[in-house]
Amino acid sequence: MPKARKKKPLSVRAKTQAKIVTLPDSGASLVDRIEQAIHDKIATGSWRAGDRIPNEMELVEQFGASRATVNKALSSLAASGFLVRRRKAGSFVAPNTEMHSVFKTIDIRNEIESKGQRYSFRLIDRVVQPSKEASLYWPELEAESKIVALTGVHCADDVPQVLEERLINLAFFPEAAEADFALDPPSVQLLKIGPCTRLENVISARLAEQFEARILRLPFPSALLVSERKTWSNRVPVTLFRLNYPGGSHSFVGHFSPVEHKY
Amino acid sequence: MPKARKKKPLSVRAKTQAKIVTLPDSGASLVDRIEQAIHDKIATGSWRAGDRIPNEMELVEQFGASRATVNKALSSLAASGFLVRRRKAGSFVAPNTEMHSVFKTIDIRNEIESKGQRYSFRLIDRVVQPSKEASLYWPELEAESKIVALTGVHCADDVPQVLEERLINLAFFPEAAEADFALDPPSVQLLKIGPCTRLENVISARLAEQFEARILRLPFPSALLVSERKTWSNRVPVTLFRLNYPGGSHSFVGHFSPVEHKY
DNA sequence: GACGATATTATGTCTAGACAAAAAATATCG
DNA sequence: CGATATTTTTTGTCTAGACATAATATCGTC
Repeated sequence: MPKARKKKPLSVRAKTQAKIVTLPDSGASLVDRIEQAIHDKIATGSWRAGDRIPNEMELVEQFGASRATVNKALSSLAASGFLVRRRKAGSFVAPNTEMHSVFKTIDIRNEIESKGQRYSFRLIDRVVQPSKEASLYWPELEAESKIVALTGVHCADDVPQVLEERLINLAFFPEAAEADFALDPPSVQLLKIGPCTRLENVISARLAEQFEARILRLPFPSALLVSERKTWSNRVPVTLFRLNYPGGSHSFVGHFSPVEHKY
Repeated sequence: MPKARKKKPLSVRAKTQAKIVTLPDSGASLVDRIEQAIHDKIATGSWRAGDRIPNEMELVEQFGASRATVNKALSSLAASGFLVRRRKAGSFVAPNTEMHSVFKTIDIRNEIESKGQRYSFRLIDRVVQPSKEASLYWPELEAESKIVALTGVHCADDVPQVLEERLINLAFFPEAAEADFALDPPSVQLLKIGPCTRLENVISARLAEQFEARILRLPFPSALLVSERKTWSNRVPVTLFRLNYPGGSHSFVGHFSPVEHKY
Protein backbone atom coordinates (compact mmCIF):
# COMPACT_ATOMS: atom_id res chain seq x y z
CA MET A 1 0.00 0.00 0.00
CA PRO A 2 2.19 2.84 -1.25
CA LYS A 3 1.07 5.74 0.85
CA ALA A 4 0.48 8.92 -1.10
CA ARG A 5 3.16 10.94 0.57
CA LYS A 6 4.23 14.23 -0.89
CA LYS A 7 7.91 13.77 -1.48
CA LYS A 8 8.58 17.44 -2.09
CA PRO A 9 12.26 18.32 -1.78
CA LEU A 10 11.80 19.71 1.66
CA SER A 11 11.44 23.32 0.74
CA VAL A 12 14.03 24.87 -1.46
CA ARG A 13 15.86 27.38 0.60
CA ALA A 14 18.25 30.20 -0.06
CA LYS A 15 21.87 29.20 0.22
CA THR A 16 23.94 30.36 3.15
CA GLN A 17 21.19 31.29 5.49
CA ALA A 18 17.71 32.41 4.73
CA LYS A 19 16.85 35.98 5.59
CA ILE A 20 13.27 35.03 4.89
CA VAL A 21 12.99 34.03 8.48
CA THR A 22 9.93 35.26 10.31
CA LEU A 23 11.87 36.11 13.42
CA PRO A 24 12.83 39.44 14.93
CA ASP A 25 16.26 39.40 13.39
CA SER A 26 18.90 40.58 15.78
CA GLY A 27 22.58 39.98 15.55
CA ALA A 28 22.08 36.64 17.25
CA SER A 29 22.74 33.35 15.54
CA LEU A 30 19.96 31.35 13.97
CA VAL A 31 20.15 28.78 16.75
CA ASP A 32 19.77 31.50 19.36
CA ARG A 33 16.87 33.10 17.56
CA ILE A 34 15.04 29.81 17.28
CA GLU A 35 15.70 29.10 20.92
CA GLN A 36 14.47 32.54 21.86
CA ALA A 37 11.32 32.20 19.75
CA ILE A 38 10.40 28.89 21.33
CA HIS A 39 11.18 30.13 24.79
CA ASP A 40 8.92 33.10 24.19
CA LYS A 41 6.04 30.83 23.22
CA ILE A 42 6.47 29.09 26.54
CA ALA A 43 7.05 32.19 28.63
CA THR A 44 3.99 33.95 27.25
CA GLY A 45 1.84 30.90 27.72
CA SER A 46 1.10 30.28 24.03
CA TRP A 47 2.49 26.85 24.58
CA ARG A 48 1.65 25.46 27.98
CA ALA A 49 3.10 22.83 30.23
CA GLY A 50 2.57 19.42 28.71
CA ASP A 51 1.82 20.72 25.22
CA ARG A 52 3.45 18.97 22.39
CA ILE A 53 5.38 21.39 20.24
CA PRO A 54 5.89 21.04 16.47
CA ASN A 55 8.40 18.38 15.57
CA GLU A 56 11.83 19.07 14.17
CA MET A 57 10.84 18.85 10.52
CA GLU A 58 7.95 21.27 11.01
CA LEU A 59 10.23 23.74 12.73
CA VAL A 60 12.75 23.26 9.95
CA GLU A 61 10.16 24.51 7.49
CA GLN A 62 8.88 27.20 9.78
CA PHE A 63 12.26 28.75 10.45
CA GLY A 64 13.94 27.88 7.20
CA ALA A 65 16.82 26.26 9.01
CA SER A 66 18.42 22.85 8.72
CA ARG A 67 17.50 20.05 11.01
CA ALA A 68 20.84 20.16 12.78
CA THR A 69 20.24 23.77 13.67
CA VAL A 70 16.72 23.21 14.96
CA ASN A 71 17.94 20.19 16.84
CA LYS A 72 20.64 22.22 18.53
CA ALA A 73 18.12 24.78 19.70
CA LEU A 74 15.73 22.14 21.00
CA SER A 75 18.47 20.20 22.73
CA SER A 76 19.64 23.33 24.42
CA LEU A 77 16.14 24.13 25.64
CA ALA A 78 15.82 20.58 26.87
CA ALA A 79 19.12 20.85 28.70
CA SER A 80 17.86 24.00 30.40
CA GLY A 81 14.75 22.16 31.47
CA PHE A 82 12.18 23.96 29.34
CA LEU A 83 11.43 21.00 27.14
CA VAL A 84 11.25 17.29 27.56
CA ARG A 85 12.02 15.29 24.45
CA ARG A 86 11.14 11.70 23.76
CA ARG A 87 11.90 9.67 20.68
CA LYS A 88 8.95 9.07 18.51
CA ALA A 89 6.69 10.88 20.98
CA GLY A 90 7.98 14.38 20.29
CA SER A 91 9.06 17.45 22.24
CA PHE A 92 6.90 18.70 25.08
CA VAL A 93 6.86 21.81 27.18
CA ALA A 94 8.23 20.67 30.52
CA PRO A 95 5.70 20.36 33.30
CA ASN A 96 5.97 23.48 35.42
CA THR A 97 8.49 25.92 34.19
CA GLU A 98 8.82 26.90 37.84
CA MET A 99 12.20 27.24 39.26
CA HIS A 100 14.05 23.98 38.82
CA SER A 101 16.59 22.37 41.05
CA VAL A 102 17.83 24.96 43.48
CA PHE A 103 15.27 25.54 46.18
CA LYS A 104 12.57 23.03 45.72
CA THR A 105 11.77 23.69 49.35
CA ILE A 106 9.18 26.23 48.32
CA ASP A 107 6.53 23.61 48.69
CA ILE A 108 6.11 23.11 52.40
CA ARG A 109 2.96 21.10 51.96
CA ASN A 110 4.75 18.56 49.87
CA GLU A 111 7.53 18.38 52.38
CA ILE A 112 5.15 17.65 55.21
CA GLU A 113 3.00 15.19 53.30
CA SER A 114 6.03 13.25 52.11
CA LYS A 115 6.73 12.55 55.77
CA GLY A 116 3.30 10.97 56.02
CA GLN A 117 1.82 13.81 58.05
CA ARG A 118 -1.39 15.69 57.36
CA TYR A 119 -0.85 19.18 56.04
CA SER A 120 -2.93 22.22 56.90
CA PHE A 121 -2.57 25.96 56.61
CA ARG A 122 -4.12 28.15 59.25
CA LEU A 123 -4.72 31.76 58.31
CA ILE A 124 -4.11 34.11 61.22
CA ASP A 125 -4.57 37.47 59.61
CA ARG A 126 -5.38 39.09 56.27
CA VAL A 127 -5.54 42.76 55.29
CA VAL A 128 -5.80 44.56 51.99
CA GLN A 129 -3.66 47.67 51.79
CA PRO A 130 -2.19 50.10 49.27
CA SER A 131 1.18 48.95 48.04
CA LYS A 132 2.95 52.00 49.32
CA GLU A 133 2.60 50.59 52.83
CA ALA A 134 5.20 48.06 51.84
CA SER A 135 7.25 50.21 49.49
CA LEU A 136 10.14 50.08 51.88
CA TYR A 137 10.53 46.34 51.58
CA TRP A 138 9.15 45.99 48.10
CA PRO A 139 10.08 48.97 45.99
CA GLU A 140 9.56 47.08 42.73
CA LEU A 141 5.80 47.41 43.06
CA GLU A 142 3.96 50.09 41.18
CA ALA A 143 2.96 52.87 43.52
CA GLU A 144 -0.83 52.84 43.03
CA SER A 145 -1.39 49.10 43.14
CA LYS A 146 -2.87 47.17 46.03
CA ILE A 147 -1.56 44.27 48.02
CA VAL A 148 -2.82 41.69 50.47
CA ALA A 149 -0.87 41.06 53.64
CA LEU A 150 -1.25 37.57 55.08
CA THR A 151 -0.05 35.84 58.18
CA GLY A 152 -0.48 32.12 58.64
CA VAL A 153 1.07 28.91 59.89
CA HIS A 154 1.86 25.70 58.08
CA CYS A 155 1.00 22.74 60.27
CA ALA A 156 1.81 19.05 60.22
CA ASP A 157 -0.91 17.04 61.96
CA ASP A 158 -2.10 20.38 63.31
CA VAL A 159 1.25 21.08 64.96
CA PRO A 160 2.62 24.46 63.82
CA GLN A 161 5.80 24.14 61.78
CA VAL A 162 6.44 27.29 59.82
CA LEU A 163 5.22 30.82 60.32
CA GLU A 164 4.54 32.60 57.06
CA GLU A 165 4.17 36.35 56.50
CA ARG A 166 3.31 37.24 52.94
CA LEU A 167 2.47 40.15 50.70
CA ILE A 168 0.73 39.41 47.42
CA ASN A 169 0.45 41.75 44.47
CA LEU A 170 -3.31 41.97 43.84
CA ALA A 171 -2.69 42.93 40.24
CA PHE A 172 -1.30 39.46 39.74
CA PHE A 173 -3.74 37.52 41.92
CA PRO A 174 -6.95 39.50 42.60
CA GLU A 175 -8.66 36.56 44.33
CA ALA A 176 -6.05 36.65 47.09
CA ALA A 177 -8.28 39.06 48.97
CA GLU A 178 -10.83 36.39 49.81
CA ALA A 179 -9.44 33.03 48.67
CA ASP A 180 -9.47 30.07 51.03
CA PHE A 181 -5.98 28.90 51.81
CA ALA A 182 -6.85 25.98 54.05
CA LEU A 183 -6.32 23.40 51.32
CA ASP A 184 -3.87 25.07 48.99
CA PRO A 185 -1.47 27.46 50.71
CA PRO A 186 -0.79 30.79 48.99
CA SER A 187 2.41 29.61 47.35
CA VAL A 188 0.60 26.78 45.59
CA GLN A 189 -2.25 28.97 44.37
CA LEU A 190 0.18 31.55 43.06
CA LEU A 191 2.07 28.97 41.06
CA LYS A 192 -1.17 27.91 39.41
CA ILE A 193 -1.59 31.38 37.95
CA GLY A 194 1.83 31.76 36.48
CA PRO A 195 5.29 30.26 36.72
CA CYS A 196 7.92 31.78 38.92
CA THR A 197 10.58 33.02 36.57
CA ARG A 198 12.77 34.83 39.02
CA LEU A 199 13.38 34.52 42.73
CA GLU A 200 15.36 36.45 45.27
CA ASN A 201 16.12 34.79 48.55
CA VAL A 202 17.68 36.14 51.70
CA ILE A 203 18.41 33.81 54.56
CA SER A 204 19.00 35.11 58.04
CA ALA A 205 18.53 34.22 61.68
CA ARG A 206 16.90 36.07 64.53
CA LEU A 207 15.39 35.60 67.95
CA ALA A 208 11.70 34.81 67.93
CA GLU A 209 9.38 37.43 69.34
CA GLN A 210 7.31 36.23 72.23
CA PHE A 211 4.10 35.92 70.21
CA GLU A 212 5.95 34.09 67.44
CA ALA A 213 7.36 31.61 69.90
CA ARG A 214 3.84 31.10 71.21
CA ILE A 215 2.42 30.44 67.77
CA LEU A 216 5.14 27.99 66.89
CA ARG A 217 5.03 26.49 70.39
CA LEU A 218 8.69 27.11 71.06
CA PRO A 219 10.45 27.87 74.33
CA PHE A 220 10.93 31.56 74.72
CA PRO A 221 14.38 32.54 73.87
CA SER A 222 14.44 30.64 70.54
CA ALA A 223 16.27 31.14 67.27
CA LEU A 224 14.36 31.35 64.01
CA LEU A 225 15.76 30.56 60.60
CA VAL A 226 14.24 33.09 58.26
CA SER A 227 13.95 32.82 54.50
CA GLU A 228 12.70 36.00 52.90
CA ARG A 229 11.81 35.74 49.26
CA LYS A 230 10.56 37.87 46.44
CA THR A 231 9.28 36.31 43.26
CA TRP A 232 8.46 37.47 39.76
CA SER A 233 6.48 35.96 36.95
CA ASN A 234 7.72 37.25 33.62
CA ARG A 235 8.88 40.52 35.13
CA VAL A 236 5.68 41.09 37.15
CA PRO A 237 6.36 41.25 40.89
CA VAL A 238 4.22 38.50 42.41
CA THR A 239 4.83 38.09 46.09
CA LEU A 240 7.15 38.85 48.95
CA PHE A 241 7.17 36.47 51.84
CA ARG A 242 8.98 35.42 54.92
CA LEU A 243 9.12 31.84 56.09
CA ASN A 244 10.11 31.52 59.74
CA TYR A 245 11.43 28.10 60.65
CA PRO A 246 12.23 26.97 64.17
CA GLY A 247 16.01 27.14 64.24
CA GLY A 248 16.79 23.74 65.63
CA SER A 249 14.53 21.56 63.55
CA HIS A 250 14.97 23.01 60.08
CA SER A 251 17.86 23.67 57.75
CA PHE A 252 18.55 24.41 54.12
CA VAL A 253 20.75 22.02 52.28
CA GLY A 254 22.65 22.96 49.19
CA HIS A 255 24.94 20.84 47.09
CA PHE A 256 27.21 22.40 44.55
CA SER A 257 29.70 21.22 42.03
CA PRO A 258 30.98 23.28 39.12
CA VAL A 259 28.83 21.45 36.64
CA GLU A 260 25.99 19.54 38.15
CA HIS A 261 26.71 15.84 38.33
CA LYS A 262 28.11 15.68 34.85
CA TYR A 263 31.57 14.48 35.68
CA MET B 1 55.47 29.87 -2.18
CA PRO B 2 53.26 26.83 -2.46
CA LYS B 3 53.56 25.37 0.98
CA ALA B 4 54.24 21.65 1.02
CA ARG B 5 51.11 20.71 2.86
CA LYS B 6 50.08 17.10 2.94
CA LYS B 7 46.62 17.16 1.50
CA LYS B 8 45.72 13.72 2.76
CA PRO B 9 41.98 13.15 2.79
CA LEU B 10 41.77 13.87 6.48
CA SER B 11 42.27 10.34 7.66
CA VAL B 12 40.18 7.70 6.04
CA ARG B 13 37.82 6.55 8.67
CA ALA B 14 35.42 3.69 9.07
CA LYS B 15 31.92 4.58 8.05
CA THR B 16 29.27 5.05 10.68
CA GLN B 17 31.49 5.69 13.60
CA ALA B 18 35.03 4.62 14.19
CA LYS B 19 35.56 2.03 16.85
CA ILE B 20 39.27 2.70 16.46
CA VAL B 21 38.92 5.34 19.08
CA THR B 22 41.54 5.35 21.82
CA LEU B 23 39.02 6.06 24.54
CA PRO B 24 37.65 3.90 27.30
CA ASP B 25 34.62 2.96 25.31
CA SER B 26 31.48 3.01 27.37
CA GLY B 27 27.96 3.21 26.11
CA ALA B 28 28.27 6.97 25.99
CA SER B 29 28.17 8.94 22.77
CA LEU B 30 31.31 10.05 21.01
CA VAL B 31 30.72 13.65 22.03
CA ASP B 32 30.39 12.62 25.65
CA ARG B 33 33.48 10.49 25.53
CA ILE B 34 35.54 13.29 24.03
CA GLU B 35 34.19 15.70 26.61
CA GLN B 36 35.01 13.26 29.38
CA ALA B 37 38.52 12.67 28.07
CA ILE B 38 39.31 16.36 27.93
CA HIS B 39 37.75 17.00 31.31
CA ASP B 40 39.92 14.25 32.75
CA LYS B 41 43.04 15.88 31.40
CA ILE B 42 42.07 19.03 33.22
CA ALA B 43 40.89 17.37 36.42
CA THR B 44 44.05 15.31 36.77
CA GLY B 45 46.24 18.29 36.07
CA SER B 46 47.75 17.02 32.82
CA TRP B 47 46.47 20.19 31.26
CA ARG B 48 46.67 23.14 33.60
CA ALA B 49 44.95 26.46 33.85
CA GLY B 50 45.98 28.68 30.99
CA ASP B 51 47.36 25.85 28.87
CA ARG B 52 46.43 25.85 25.26
CA ILE B 53 44.88 22.56 24.28
CA PRO B 54 45.15 20.93 20.84
CA ASN B 55 43.02 22.63 18.23
CA GLU B 56 39.92 21.15 16.70
CA MET B 57 41.63 19.57 13.72
CA GLU B 58 44.22 17.89 15.93
CA LEU B 59 41.51 16.51 18.14
CA VAL B 60 39.63 15.38 15.05
CA GLU B 61 42.59 13.19 14.14
CA GLN B 62 43.23 12.09 17.67
CA PHE B 63 39.72 10.92 18.32
CA GLY B 64 38.75 9.95 14.81
CA ALA B 65 35.68 12.14 14.93
CA SER B 66 34.38 14.84 12.65
CA ARG B 67 34.99 18.47 13.37
CA ALA B 68 31.34 19.07 14.24
CA THR B 69 31.55 16.43 16.92
CA VAL B 70 34.74 17.73 18.44
CA ASN B 71 33.33 21.24 18.26
CA LYS B 72 30.26 20.19 20.15
CA ALA B 73 32.33 18.68 22.93
CA LEU B 74 34.56 21.74 23.19
CA SER B 75 31.64 24.16 23.10
CA SER B 76 29.96 22.25 25.86
CA LEU B 77 33.09 22.34 28.01
CA ALA B 78 33.37 26.06 27.32
CA ALA B 79 29.74 26.56 28.32
CA SER B 80 30.43 24.75 31.58
CA GLY B 81 33.36 27.03 32.23
CA PHE B 82 36.20 24.56 31.85
CA LEU B 83 37.56 26.04 28.65
CA VAL B 84 37.87 29.48 27.18
CA ARG B 85 37.84 29.60 23.41
CA ARG B 86 39.04 32.41 21.21
CA ARG B 87 39.00 32.57 17.46
CA LYS B 88 42.34 32.14 15.89
CA ALA B 89 43.99 31.95 19.33
CA GLY B 90 42.69 28.52 20.27
CA SER B 91 41.08 26.78 23.23
CA PHE B 92 42.55 27.25 26.69
CA VAL B 93 41.97 25.62 30.03
CA ALA B 94 40.01 28.20 32.00
CA PRO B 95 41.78 29.93 34.87
CA ASN B 96 40.50 28.53 38.17
CA THR B 97 38.50 25.44 37.78
CA GLU B 98 37.36 26.10 41.34
CA MET B 99 33.72 26.47 42.12
CA HIS B 100 32.26 29.15 39.91
CA SER B 101 29.47 31.52 40.67
CA VAL B 102 27.26 30.08 43.41
CA PHE B 103 28.62 30.89 46.82
CA LYS B 104 31.50 33.19 46.38
CA THR B 105 30.96 34.11 50.02
CA ILE B 106 33.48 31.52 51.07
CA ASP B 107 36.08 34.25 51.27
CA ILE B 108 35.32 36.18 54.42
CA ARG B 109 38.57 38.07 54.25
CA ASN B 110 37.69 39.48 50.90
CA GLU B 111 34.27 40.43 52.15
CA ILE B 112 35.71 42.37 55.07
CA GLU B 113 38.49 44.03 53.11
CA SER B 114 36.09 45.16 50.42
CA LYS B 115 34.35 47.17 53.10
CA GLY B 116 37.62 48.94 53.76
CA GLN B 117 38.23 47.22 57.09
CA ARG B 118 41.35 45.42 58.21
CA TYR B 119 41.03 41.68 58.25
CA SER B 120 42.54 39.37 60.83
CA PHE B 121 42.06 35.78 61.91
CA ARG B 122 42.56 34.88 65.54
CA LEU B 123 43.21 31.24 66.29
CA ILE B 124 41.58 30.17 69.54
CA ASP B 125 42.30 26.48 69.58
CA ARG B 126 43.98 23.75 67.56
CA VAL B 127 44.19 20.00 68.19
CA VAL B 128 45.31 17.07 66.10
CA GLN B 129 43.15 14.01 66.47
CA PRO B 130 42.37 10.72 64.77
CA SER B 131 39.61 11.09 62.22
CA LYS B 132 37.35 8.64 63.97
CA GLU B 133 36.72 11.34 66.58
CA ALA B 134 34.70 13.13 63.91
CA SER B 135 33.33 10.13 62.08
CA LEU B 136 29.86 11.01 63.22
CA TYR B 137 29.85 14.32 61.39
CA TRP B 138 32.25 13.37 58.68
CA PRO B 139 31.82 9.73 57.71
CA GLU B 140 33.43 10.22 54.31
CA LEU B 141 36.88 10.29 55.87
CA GLU B 142 39.04 7.20 55.87
CA ALA B 143 39.05 5.62 59.29
CA GLU B 144 42.78 5.67 60.02
CA SER B 145 43.57 9.18 58.83
CA LYS B 146 44.23 12.17 61.03
CA ILE B 147 42.57 15.55 61.21
CA VAL B 148 43.17 18.95 62.74
CA ALA B 149 40.38 20.64 64.65
CA LEU B 150 40.53 24.42 64.66
CA THR B 151 38.54 27.13 66.32
CA GLY B 152 39.04 30.77 65.40
CA VAL B 153 37.41 34.11 64.78
CA HIS B 154 37.42 36.30 61.71
CA CYS B 155 37.74 39.94 62.73
CA ALA B 156 37.22 43.25 61.02
CA ASP B 157 39.41 45.95 62.58
CA ASP B 158 39.90 43.47 65.42
CA VAL B 159 36.18 43.26 66.08
CA PRO B 160 35.00 39.62 66.00
CA GLN B 161 32.63 38.91 63.12
CA VAL B 162 32.42 35.23 62.44
CA LEU B 163 33.22 32.25 64.60
CA GLU B 164 34.74 29.39 62.67
CA GLU B 165 35.02 25.77 63.74
CA ARG B 166 36.89 23.63 61.28
CA LEU B 167 38.18 20.14 60.71
CA ILE B 168 40.90 19.63 58.10
CA ASN B 169 41.92 16.35 56.55
CA LEU B 170 45.67 16.14 57.24
CA ALA B 171 46.11 13.82 54.31
CA PHE B 172 45.18 16.72 52.09
CA PHE B 173 46.96 19.50 53.96
CA PRO B 174 49.66 18.14 56.32
CA GLU B 175 50.96 21.61 57.22
CA ALA B 176 47.62 22.46 58.82
CA ALA B 177 49.00 21.10 62.09
CA GLU B 178 51.33 24.05 62.59
CA ALA B 179 50.59 26.60 59.86
CA ASP B 180 50.09 30.24 60.77
CA PHE B 181 46.62 31.43 59.89
CA ALA B 182 46.93 35.05 60.98
CA LEU B 183 47.44 36.31 57.43
CA ASP B 184 45.71 33.73 55.31
CA PRO B 185 42.76 32.04 57.00
CA PRO B 186 42.43 28.26 56.59
CA SER B 187 39.99 28.51 53.70
CA VAL B 188 42.41 30.53 51.62
CA GLN B 189 45.34 28.23 52.30
CA LEU B 190 43.28 25.19 51.41
CA LEU B 191 42.28 26.66 48.08
CA LYS B 192 45.94 27.17 47.25
CA ILE B 193 46.56 23.45 47.46
CA GLY B 194 43.74 22.30 45.28
CA PRO B 195 40.49 23.54 43.80
CA CYS B 196 37.22 22.86 45.53
CA THR B 197 35.33 20.63 43.14
CA ARG B 198 32.36 19.82 45.34
CA LEU B 199 30.67 21.52 48.23
CA GLU B 200 27.89 20.63 50.58
CA ASN B 201 26.26 23.40 52.54
CA VAL B 202 23.73 23.26 55.32
CA ILE B 203 22.28 26.45 56.69
CA SER B 204 20.56 26.55 60.04
CA ALA B 205 19.93 28.80 63.01
CA ARG B 206 20.48 28.28 66.72
CA LEU B 207 20.89 30.11 69.96
CA ALA B 208 24.46 31.06 70.78
CA GLU B 209 26.08 29.36 73.76
CA GLN B 210 27.22 31.72 76.45
CA PHE B 211 30.90 31.43 75.51
CA GLU B 212 30.12 31.94 71.86
CA ALA B 213 28.17 35.07 72.63
CA ARG B 214 31.15 36.28 74.65
CA ILE B 215 33.61 35.63 71.82
CA LEU B 216 31.43 37.39 69.28
CA ARG B 217 30.54 40.12 71.78
CA LEU B 218 26.84 39.57 71.49
CA PRO B 219 24.11 40.01 74.11
CA PHE B 220 23.27 36.73 75.71
CA PRO B 221 20.21 35.28 74.25
CA SER B 222 21.29 35.74 70.63
CA ALA B 223 20.54 33.91 67.40
CA LEU B 224 23.34 32.60 65.23
CA LEU B 225 23.12 31.93 61.52
CA VAL B 226 25.14 28.79 60.91
CA SER B 227 26.60 27.63 57.63
CA GLU B 228 28.07 24.16 57.84
CA ARG B 229 30.06 23.05 54.84
CA LYS B 230 31.98 20.07 53.61
CA THR B 231 34.27 20.34 50.65
CA TRP B 232 36.05 17.96 48.33
CA SER B 233 38.90 18.34 45.88
CA ASN B 234 38.64 15.75 43.14
CA ARG B 235 36.85 13.28 45.40
CA VAL B 236 39.24 13.76 48.33
CA PRO B 237 37.44 15.06 51.43
CA VAL B 238 39.20 18.29 52.33
CA THR B 239 37.51 20.06 55.17
CA LEU B 240 34.36 20.35 57.23
CA PHE B 241 33.62 23.67 58.82
CA ARG B 242 31.01 25.70 60.53
CA LEU B 243 30.76 29.45 60.14
CA ASN B 244 28.71 31.08 62.89
CA TYR B 245 27.38 34.50 61.95
CA PRO B 246 25.60 36.84 64.34
CA GLY B 247 21.99 36.48 63.30
CA GLY B 248 21.05 40.09 62.96
CA SER B 249 23.97 41.44 61.01
CA HIS B 250 24.52 38.76 58.41
CA SER B 251 22.46 37.06 55.76
CA PHE B 252 22.88 34.94 52.67
CA VAL B 253 21.52 36.31 49.47
CA GLY B 254 20.60 34.12 46.57
CA HIS B 255 19.21 35.06 43.22
CA PHE B 256 17.75 32.47 40.95
CA SER B 257 16.20 32.30 37.56
CA PRO B 258 15.57 29.08 35.67
CA VAL B 259 18.44 29.58 33.28
CA GLU B 260 20.90 32.13 34.39
CA HIS B 261 20.35 35.34 32.50
CA LYS B 262 19.88 33.66 29.18
CA TYR B 263 16.40 34.90 28.49
C1' DG C 1 61.81 50.17 12.94
C1' DA C 2 56.92 51.71 12.81
C1' DC C 3 52.75 51.12 10.40
C1' DG C 4 49.27 49.46 7.57
C1' DA C 5 47.59 46.07 4.23
C1' DT C 6 47.25 41.18 3.57
C1' DA C 7 47.40 36.37 4.46
C1' DT C 8 46.68 32.75 7.70
C1' DT C 9 44.63 30.21 11.25
C1' DA C 10 41.24 28.63 14.59
C1' DT C 11 36.85 28.95 16.04
C1' DG C 12 31.62 29.98 14.97
C1' DT C 13 27.76 28.75 12.46
C1' DC C 14 25.19 26.40 9.10
C1' DT C 15 23.66 22.81 5.62
C1' DA C 16 22.44 18.31 3.70
C1' DG C 17 22.36 13.81 4.22
C1' DA C 18 22.86 9.37 6.69
C1' DC C 19 22.10 5.77 10.02
C1' DA C 20 20.69 4.42 14.89
C1' DA C 21 17.46 3.74 18.46
C1' DA C 22 13.34 4.14 21.04
C1' DA C 23 8.68 4.12 21.30
C1' DA C 24 4.18 4.40 19.48
C1' DA C 25 1.02 2.71 16.03
C1' DT C 26 -0.39 -0.90 13.24
C1' DA C 27 -0.68 -5.34 11.37
C1' DT C 28 -0.52 -10.33 12.01
C1' DC C 29 -1.24 -14.68 13.93
C1' DG C 30 -2.87 -18.03 17.13
C1' DC D 1 -9.62 -10.98 21.30
C1' DG D 2 -5.00 -10.70 22.96
C1' DA D 3 -0.26 -11.32 22.47
C1' DT D 4 3.41 -10.63 19.31
C1' DA D 5 5.78 -9.02 15.29
C1' DT D 6 6.37 -5.27 12.08
C1' DT D 7 6.23 -0.67 10.47
C1' DT D 8 6.58 4.15 11.09
C1' DT D 9 7.61 8.29 13.34
C1' DT D 10 10.57 11.21 15.82
C1' DT D 11 14.54 12.24 18.19
C1' DG D 12 19.79 11.11 18.78
C1' DT D 13 24.17 11.17 16.84
C1' DC D 14 27.48 11.63 13.36
C1' DT D 15 29.90 13.07 8.95
C1' DA D 16 31.72 16.06 5.32
C1' DG D 17 31.96 20.24 3.55
C1' DA D 18 31.14 25.30 3.30
C1' DC D 19 31.40 30.07 4.42
C1' DA D 20 31.87 33.69 8.19
C1' DT D 21 34.58 36.11 11.49
C1' DA D 22 38.00 37.41 14.70
C1' DA D 23 42.55 37.73 15.86
C1' DT D 24 47.15 36.95 15.01
C1' DA D 25 51.21 36.77 12.01
C1' DT D 26 53.63 38.38 8.14
C1' DC D 27 55.23 41.19 4.66
C1' DG D 28 56.03 45.35 2.19
C1' DT D 29 56.64 50.19 2.32
C1' DC D 30 58.25 54.32 3.88
